[in-house]
Amino acid sequence: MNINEVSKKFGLPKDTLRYWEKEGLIPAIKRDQNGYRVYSEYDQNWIFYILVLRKAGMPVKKLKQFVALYLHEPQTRKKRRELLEMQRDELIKQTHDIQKTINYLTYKIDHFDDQLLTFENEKLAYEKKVD
Amino acid sequence: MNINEVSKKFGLPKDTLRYWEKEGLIPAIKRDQNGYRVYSEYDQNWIFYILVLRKAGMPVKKLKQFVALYLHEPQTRKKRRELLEMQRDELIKQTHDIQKTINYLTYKIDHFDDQLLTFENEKLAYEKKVD
DNA sequence: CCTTGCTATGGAGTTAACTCTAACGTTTAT
DNA sequence: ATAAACGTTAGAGTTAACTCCATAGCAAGG
Repeated sequence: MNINEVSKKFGLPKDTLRYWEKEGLIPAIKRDQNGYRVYSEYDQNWIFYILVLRKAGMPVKKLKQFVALYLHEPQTRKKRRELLEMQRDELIKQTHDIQKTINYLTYKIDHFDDQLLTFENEKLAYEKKVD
Repeated sequence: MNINEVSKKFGLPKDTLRYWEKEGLIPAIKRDQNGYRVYSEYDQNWIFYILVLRKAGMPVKKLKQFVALYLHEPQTRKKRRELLEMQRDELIKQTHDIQKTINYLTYKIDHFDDQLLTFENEKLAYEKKVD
């Protein structure tokens, strides 16, 4: 697959694909005799992985670190799986943070007609433990 | 309260408080005889509201629109509450998106030792319905 | 009274993550 | 065989959201 096909497959601008490669988010893509990029299945899986994490708000810098660790930590499969688990944990933490804001808004909505909306109460609604 | 006290109370740089005010995320703050900002309880509640939504990833532009609508839509309390509900809905959608990525990572982790990690399977894990 | 420290402003600088442009080679369609 | 369409690169430009800087007014301590 060439860059145009991959671009269409994932709905990603070609410039972004080249940018991600330059930044080391995806491996260096093989070239044909003209220097044109040829994306393998493996490359495409990797792009999907990066795309999904980027859509979830994971910054490029952090992904770069993960990828570098993943590639330069070839010791054990265990280590690599742990990296995925770390990434998942970060996302779980992120949903908890957003959940706190949802709780806060729910409090504001439920008490919208009350006159006694104090900062203290709103803060408590925000800090309310996420189950 | 002056800008320094508010800055400390919320752990926000003074420049950010001035920036948010300039952008219309918070109302124009009253000034004392020297032109120094004096933050009321109301102002501080507003700042907390903006802070919480910003931490949840809501962009400044979107918040600006919400605030403008909120202030220029003085007709009914109902309309205003609906704006809060819209904001909450956006956040809920956002957590669902992140949940999809968590599902995808969970799939990758659970099948880490399998050799047949195809793009199709990973994509299905990602698209899996969130309950 | 003078220095240190707080406030203000307008505007410049920074970082992240693209996105676009220019200059050039290749391939395809007419 | 030549124009249109696509690929390459290096590097400039853009947008968001701050963050910093220079300049200047007011103010409290020694």
